[in-house]
Amino acid sequence: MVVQGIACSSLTQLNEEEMDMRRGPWTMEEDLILMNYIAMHGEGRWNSLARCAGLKRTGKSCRLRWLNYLRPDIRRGNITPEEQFLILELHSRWGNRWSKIAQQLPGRTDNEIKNYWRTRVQKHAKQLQCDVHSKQFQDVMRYIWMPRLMERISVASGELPAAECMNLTQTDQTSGCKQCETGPEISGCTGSCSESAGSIGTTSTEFGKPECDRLSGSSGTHNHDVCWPEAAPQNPTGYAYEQELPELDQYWGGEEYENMWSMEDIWQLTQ
DNA sequence: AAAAATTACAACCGCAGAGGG
DNA sequence: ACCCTCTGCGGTTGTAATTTT
Repeated sequence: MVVQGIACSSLTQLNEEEMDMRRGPWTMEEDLILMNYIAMHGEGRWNSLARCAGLKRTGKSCRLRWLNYLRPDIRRGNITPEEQFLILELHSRWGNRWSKIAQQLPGRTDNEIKNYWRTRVQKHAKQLQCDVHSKQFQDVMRYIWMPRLMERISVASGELPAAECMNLTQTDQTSGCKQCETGPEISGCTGSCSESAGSIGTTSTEFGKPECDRLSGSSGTHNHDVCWPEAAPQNPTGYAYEQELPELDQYWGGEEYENMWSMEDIWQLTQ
């Protein structure tokens, strides 16, 4: 984590360099320089790193480029339904704490999650003509989108029904499994430790609360009772899950999803 | 085929907190 | 106690790519 001490530019040189700092998109050459430098000297002390590596970039810029793009453990590609579910759940709990949310999604950056939220979720709130933080929108997420996502997750895994996959903990809402020290990821319902599903559905958000306020009681196991999403009698949105909403064929970005909201729907929601 | 609109995402900015001198 | 630098975070912007008209 520490850049080894290297004789770098003098202060005067530094000031001169600051005058013509590069901005905008990074070139492949800059990326290579940054990667090589970090491979040799480690990351951290970004200002001096930028200087010593000979990059005409601010330390901030180098840090951002590394963390959001060049890091070897960055995960690329579409956000999976599992990840979407987690983002929704964690955001409902923590709000715009993007870095905190990102910590629960290995390989994803706070920037990526933030962008996802802004482009997808806020867009849908806009379609619903309600604020993303409104109770109405929260209910739609909680009682419609998230159950749908869970459905997709369980169908995709071809394993147990979603509800049985949701081994939840209500004891620790911020950390992962105390026993196996995993983070709160959606488990693949493998039968191994899956308390990691994490604090999903915990009391703080009251997500799924009516059905999930109880634990199995067998402390020390990952066997908390969960009865969601199949049973959601308190669904306040006015929709019946199976009848009134189209399938989420392409989860959030699905065509049908895009078309599923109308003024009538909104009216229904407000009732 | 071209223009306009929209989307997705990389990058920047400003602020706040921590730590050292 | 104060100042300065570094770091990290969340908000915002710019723009390339894609889709629609």
